Amino acid sequence: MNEIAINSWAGVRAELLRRITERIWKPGETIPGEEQLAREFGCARATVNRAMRELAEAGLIERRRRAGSRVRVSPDRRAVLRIPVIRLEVEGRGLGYRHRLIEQETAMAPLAVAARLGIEPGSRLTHLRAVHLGDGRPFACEDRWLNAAAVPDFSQVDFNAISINEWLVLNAPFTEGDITLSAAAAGPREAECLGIAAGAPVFVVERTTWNRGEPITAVRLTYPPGYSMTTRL
Amino acid sequence: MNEIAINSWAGVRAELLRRITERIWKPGETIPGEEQLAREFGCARATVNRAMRELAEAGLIERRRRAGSRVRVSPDRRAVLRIPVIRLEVEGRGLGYRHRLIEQETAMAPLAVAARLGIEPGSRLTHLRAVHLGDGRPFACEDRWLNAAAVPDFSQVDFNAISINEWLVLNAPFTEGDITLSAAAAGPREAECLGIAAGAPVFVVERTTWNRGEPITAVRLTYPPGYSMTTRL
DNA sequence: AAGTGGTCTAGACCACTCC
DNA sequence: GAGTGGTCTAGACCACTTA
Repeated sequence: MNEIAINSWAGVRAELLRRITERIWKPGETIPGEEQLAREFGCARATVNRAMRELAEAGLIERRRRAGSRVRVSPDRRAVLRIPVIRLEVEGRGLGYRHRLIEQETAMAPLAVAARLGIEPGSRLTHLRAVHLGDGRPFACEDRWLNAAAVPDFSQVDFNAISINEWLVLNAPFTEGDITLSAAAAGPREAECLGIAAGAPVFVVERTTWNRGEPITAVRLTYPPGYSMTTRL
Repeated sequence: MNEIAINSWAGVRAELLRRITERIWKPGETIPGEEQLAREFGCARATVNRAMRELAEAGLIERRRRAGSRVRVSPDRRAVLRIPVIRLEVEGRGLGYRHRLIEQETAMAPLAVAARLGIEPGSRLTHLRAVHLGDGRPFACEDRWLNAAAVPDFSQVDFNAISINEWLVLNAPFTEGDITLSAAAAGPREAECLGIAAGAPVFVVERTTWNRGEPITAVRLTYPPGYSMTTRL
């Protein structure tokens, strides 16, 4: 048996979820307090707290001290996106992984990149371009600006042996980051890199990371038509 | 002062995170057990447990009974996407919201839609098409297949007054769902709906939802060039 | 001022796995 | 079998917010 006891936190969560989805507690309504629910379910308040905290994190209820917990009017659900290393993403699809470094140079950061990283326009950064291959076919195109000064041992690495993507994940930790998803028309270099027609629709993932406020890297990953990211809601 | 005490769960998490990002505990290494850390930080084991559970949810460590906790070799970080009602998404950008129903009919579900929902090919569903406007300009194009039988009161609703999107959020709860993000070339109908050229790159969000196994709806939302989703990492 | 959620504790038992 | 994390409890105090 893999039954979930009703007085376990998962059981309480399931029952609260049922009351919300079946409109026993309607959107906007206040739901009973933790203490009252603990009495009802015959469990400790901490158990109810754990269940309600998870529902709040999932966007289903709103909690405020003194005011109590309410069913959210607009659920505003949250989905968790997993951001793997590209090699694992490729291998996870059953493809053999390879990558190829196209270009490595030191250059002035474009305005948009400087703005994203929050650095002086005109700063010199390392610029890298590479393509990730799945079974020999282009899987993603990588265009990266890197603050090499913030990454020790960087100059000694051979990015033909390990991908920049993976090396940085292992060697350039970050404390803050943001990620933007969008669609765009493939630029000429991206099109060439991916082996598609210029102007074809590509899926774009832009990631920017800092380590305790110090800018690390800004990367644009471009995926050819047919690529998609899926997650549970 | 908004200091976080080191023996609070947030303080413990911050300190563990520091040891991971500064490579004091290297990728792949086993880190001390909860009991030992509790002694070190002078707090209860439950407090350490809460901190480590959050790090595990963020993808930074792996936990296994008996084997202990390890720093993940490939962080595999997770980002949380918020999925708001489109009206709120539009208004959140400071635009005035309107929507327009383009088409409503009963028709046989296309094969792809039937497959996504897990229903018999050829089943008859309600098909709706609408456009969401921000300050009068197309913001998103909605193409939805709906299992009207699963949604009571559906036939009495005037979707010129409230958008399908919002009405369903309020009236058609679901227990499971998935969401797929991709880029595509605008089809002729989408292009017309969004007022862009056919073939232009569009950002596509496809959502499918069930309520305790019963299919509810499959929707394809298409956003014109320039749209993006952003989140913290 | 008072009531709610947020957190912490010390202890306990259980479930899972690795040895 | 033994050691780790997973969960639960009963109680306590605190922080925040709103009445």
